[in-house]
Amino acid sequence: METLRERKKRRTRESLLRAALELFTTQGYEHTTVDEIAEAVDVSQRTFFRYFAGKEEVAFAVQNITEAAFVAAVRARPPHEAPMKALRQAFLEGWDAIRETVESIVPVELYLRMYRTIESTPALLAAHLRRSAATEETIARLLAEREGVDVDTDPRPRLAVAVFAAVIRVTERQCCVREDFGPEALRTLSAAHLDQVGSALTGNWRGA
Amino acid sequence: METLRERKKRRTRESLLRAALELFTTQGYEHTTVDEIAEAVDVSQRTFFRYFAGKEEVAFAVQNITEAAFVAAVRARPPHEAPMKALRQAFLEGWDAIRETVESIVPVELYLRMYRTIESTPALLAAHLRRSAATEETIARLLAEREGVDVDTDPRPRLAVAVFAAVIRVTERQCCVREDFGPEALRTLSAAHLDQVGSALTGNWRGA
DNA sequence: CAGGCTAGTGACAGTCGCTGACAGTTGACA
DNA sequence: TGTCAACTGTCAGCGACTGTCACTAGCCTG
Repeated sequence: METLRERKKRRTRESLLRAALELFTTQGYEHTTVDEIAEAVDVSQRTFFRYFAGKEEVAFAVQNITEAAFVAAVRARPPHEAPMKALRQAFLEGWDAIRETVESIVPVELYLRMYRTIESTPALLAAHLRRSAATEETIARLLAEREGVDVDTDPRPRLAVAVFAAVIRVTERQCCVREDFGPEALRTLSAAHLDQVGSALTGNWRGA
Repeated sequence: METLRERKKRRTRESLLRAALELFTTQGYEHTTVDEIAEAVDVSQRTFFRYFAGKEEVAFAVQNITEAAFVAAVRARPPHEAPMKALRQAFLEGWDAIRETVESIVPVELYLRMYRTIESTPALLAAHLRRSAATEETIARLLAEREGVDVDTDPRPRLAVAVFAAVIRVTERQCCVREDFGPEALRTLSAAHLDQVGSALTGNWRGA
């Protein structure tokens, strides 16, 4: 059971979050001031900073959740599964669950719009990539543990995760550029790209 | 022939650059103010911003040069070479030339120290990853042109570059952590890691 | 070589992200 | 009901960055 205080807090936080995403996606991240966000929810600027460490953090609040969900999905894969297969399955099968989690906080449509804003705003893209790098590290350690190898001496965990993440990023970007950025497109495209990694690494591509 | 004005300008710029890197690497990026950098060279803060768009830009001034050199090295590879091989050779063989280029601006030792500072400063790491992403895009287009494929419909150029970049990044990070961060270590390690990508992607790793 | 032109600079004021300090208010709980 | 802790607003300040304006130093022409 939630106390009144907690309810109020949660409401303020979610209002700030939604207002921020709405402003970011409509008028751009850089052109949105923290004062504006606070004003839209009718709290002081200082209060905003009590809920979010900074302007950047609110932009990634939803991604935080999806990333955590993905890590959990990897952790839940059967331990006998081969590493790359586990990553692949966690991503493809976990997609719907992640989507539901997002929907409980903000409309998925707003989330997708925000994703595009991140891709097209240098400062946010930079932060996104750094955060991805941190997640990669987490998953690399997870895989290493699963497979019983040492993450600091055996490069394979980090290599595998780095390659997987690279493929996902390429896919995400392609989805962002196109108009048909739906859950299905991302799933089928990433499956296709994961299949093509092998052939992309060997030989030249002219002989079709 | 360089005019007096141009000489003065170049000297001011390089002084600012060296002073900035020196301060960043000794007392940290965050704890160094633009005022300090300007003061160290005895110019006004406003002048600093006339030479560098921001505090971040001066931190990556040297990386700018090395990245450009790498892109040029890839462009110079014989066109019949397979894509991944071209990347690999450009990186391994171009290393010495890049090193010389750096030395002409700042001591290599300072460059390496700065590299570590970048890796260990969140804001700089984020910027570094974003810049790397931009370079990846450049090289992907270059490879696509070489191979005569369309970069927007064929995912292989971006996939190959992304994988290559991921391997290099993993290697760089490992070199940063260790103490023996010399030119040799990076070269041999990246070669080894590039060889291991294949085996990292297939099967599980337990059966040694 | 005198005088004008312009690039480069410094000084100053202002915006925005962000933080610390302090005081007021509101919900929780005895 | 009164106390306490959590939450909030106000204010003052720092650092990154920008616009403006006046001034100086190098250059270029007559």
